[in-house]
Amino acid sequence: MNIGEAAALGGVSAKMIRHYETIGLLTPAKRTTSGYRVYSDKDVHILRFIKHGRTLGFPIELIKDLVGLWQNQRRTSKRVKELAQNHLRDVEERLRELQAIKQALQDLVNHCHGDDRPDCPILERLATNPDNESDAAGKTGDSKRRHATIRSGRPRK
Amino acid sequence: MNIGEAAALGGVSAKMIRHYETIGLLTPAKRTTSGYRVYSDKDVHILRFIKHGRTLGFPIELIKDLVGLWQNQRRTSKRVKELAQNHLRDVEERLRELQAIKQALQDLVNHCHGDDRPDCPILERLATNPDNESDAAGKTGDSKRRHATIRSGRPRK
DNA sequence: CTTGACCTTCCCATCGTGGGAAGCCCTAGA
DNA sequence: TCTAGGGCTTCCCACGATGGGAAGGTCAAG
Repeated sequence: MNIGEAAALGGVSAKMIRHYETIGLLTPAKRTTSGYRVYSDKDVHILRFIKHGRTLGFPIELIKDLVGLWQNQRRTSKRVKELAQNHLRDVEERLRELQAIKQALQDLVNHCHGDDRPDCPILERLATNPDNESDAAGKTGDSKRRHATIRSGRPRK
Repeated sequence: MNIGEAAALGGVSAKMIRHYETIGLLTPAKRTTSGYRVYSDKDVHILRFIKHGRTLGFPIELIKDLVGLWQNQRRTSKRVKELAQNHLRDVEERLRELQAIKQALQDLVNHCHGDDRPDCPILERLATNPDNESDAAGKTGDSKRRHATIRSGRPRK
């Protein structure tokens, strides 16, 4: 089948399939003489695996590892569990951070009248509070987050 | 003062100050004859405001609005509260999504022995589950998330 | 006057995804 | 058989917020 069909069956976009190929998450697909990529049911299976991993928030690099383990009969479930647990810890940390933010925002919102006058505790606090210079997300201690941005979520469905 | 000092006092990097200027979050700073940017205490105040907003996860575009309202004496606190509430809802949605992911991951991890054998429920589920094709994060219904990625967090401190 | 710390601009990388252009390929219908 | 339109190819750009680093100008202390 062509890339479009594989994409539809795998639940990912054709664009992403090509991308996964270039970054080495997928091995380069066979091509027809005219250059079209050709996929099998097995490939679709892998795509679904990847999709599922993404849905659970695994970064591509981890998914690469997971796929490797999946296809390696000599793997140990210990190794797989480790990867999942590491990711889980990551998720939990982000949860803590977001929860701290949510709390702070709720406090702000609760203190604002929200009327037609200009007085606004929200702005006042944003302006004054040099804030707990420490960490809005609580004591993460070390927290050498390699590449974190605020906007986030999940892949669109 | 120069950009370095302003950055230190404002709690942001010099790099970011320049960036904020190019994207219009900050009005272009005055320059010395040699081209160095010059900042005042007022500018530092604004930087702290921005920093605080970022710490609370406000995206730059929203901070732009907040700064505008902050410096507009004819603002209404209602408007400010609206912005904060919108952001809060965003945060809450991401929290829900992350919590769903966390739950799913915990389930996976709990079912894996984590021993030296290759049998692994984690891999099996990732492989089979075409999964709740719907939405790992629960019924968001519409959910036209404009630009959401999985990896996330807060700005490093 | 030299040295080193600071400043300038410019480009690249991250992470995962989408958009779109330019151009080739393939097939169904006239 | 020709043609239209949809699918495919590659390539580049964008997002958001931030950091890294190069190449080069500036400034103040020694």
